[in-house]
Amino acid sequence: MPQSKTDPRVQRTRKLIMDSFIELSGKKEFKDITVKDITTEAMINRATFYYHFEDIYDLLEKVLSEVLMINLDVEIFEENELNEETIVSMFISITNFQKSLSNRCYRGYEDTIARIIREQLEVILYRMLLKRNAKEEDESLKITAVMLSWGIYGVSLEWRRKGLEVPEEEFIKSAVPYILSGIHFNSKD
Amino acid sequence: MPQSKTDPRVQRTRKLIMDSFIELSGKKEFKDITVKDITTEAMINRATFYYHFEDIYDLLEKVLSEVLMINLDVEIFEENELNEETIVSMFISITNFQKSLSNRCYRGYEDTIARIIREQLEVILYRMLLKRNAKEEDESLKITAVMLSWGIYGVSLEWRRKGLEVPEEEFIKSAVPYILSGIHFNSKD
DNA sequence: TTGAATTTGTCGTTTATCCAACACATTGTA
DNA sequence: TACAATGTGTTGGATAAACGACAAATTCAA
Repeated sequence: MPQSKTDPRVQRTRKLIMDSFIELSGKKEFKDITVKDITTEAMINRATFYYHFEDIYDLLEKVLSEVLMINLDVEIFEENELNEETIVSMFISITNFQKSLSNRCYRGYEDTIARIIREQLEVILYRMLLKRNAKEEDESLKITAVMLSWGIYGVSLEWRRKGLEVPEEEFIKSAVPYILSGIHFNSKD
Repeated sequence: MPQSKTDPRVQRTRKLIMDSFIELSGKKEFKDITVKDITTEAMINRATFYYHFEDIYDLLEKVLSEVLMINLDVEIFEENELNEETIVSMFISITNFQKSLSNRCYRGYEDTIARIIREQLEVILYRMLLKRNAKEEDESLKITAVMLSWGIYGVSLEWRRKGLEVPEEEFIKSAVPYILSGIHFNSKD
């Protein structure tokens, strides 16, 4: 799904902006980063920024989505079934993503980040569910995906709240049976 | 002399092209590198290449000039006098440059490279001579610069011909007295 | 609070880059 | 040789990016 007929100028500029933002995020808090900072670092015109992003919050969303996508994408949902192994690996990707963010400074934007993670999860889970039972009516699978995404995300929050002590793998595994039984109930096989 | 009001798009594109060319030069012989190769690597349109360079030979010249400039420029002629120390350091820059090129594959273009080196040398030497005796008539200094540039370049060739065995420093030092006496003869002080 | 300074979004114009297409030259192969 | 494939250099029209300017919003010190 390469959607790769986007204008190369657009690809370049988007990358410049996003990379600069990520770079700056390592040095400053998000609230102290201005659009000017980003465009200066990226060596592009400030007006061009607004050609690609609504505002700095829009950029934040897209950058985080993309980074999270990179953590999650290829290995997992492209070829694999939705089973204990993939759920565990998905969960670990999420906690890794959260750990990588905690080095950076997004204080006050935890809810934004939470929404991004959950939305991405929902998309991925829905696709995996679709592959599992293509005959199923869509609505039911969508709702299942919503529920699962909230559930898995919630577990990751709980894991953080416990102080990151229990190994991720162990933590999520205790929830897997319930998750899978729900899916199987919903499934044909 | 930053001439830095060039369009940022131009700066970016030139850098992309030049860097890609340098990258490719490390893998292929110059004669096997096509414009398409370069623009593909640089992710720019082929037509854009011709907006900046006449052809691939023009690119070769500009890349080599720039790389050589980086080797020579700042430390030497910006602040310093033309004396034994600066001549030695200039000579070493040149031999270093030639050594760095010998890793790459420009077989059949040695004359182009020679011309580039000598031309750059001439420019730099002329500037240094100008600083030394600002009152002198220009033409005489220009000719001196031409002669010196050929001379120094010739010594670097000779040094290569001897198999790169004698230390550069020692090699050029034996020529320095003659060079400086010529300059002093020409100079007021 | 006031007012200066900075930041934000937007707009119109100009310029650089993209793209597809072209004729022509060069290379490679049967 | 011939003929296909590949590379070169150029063109015209479409589009993204640069730039300067602007009003409005926000930040911050007095």
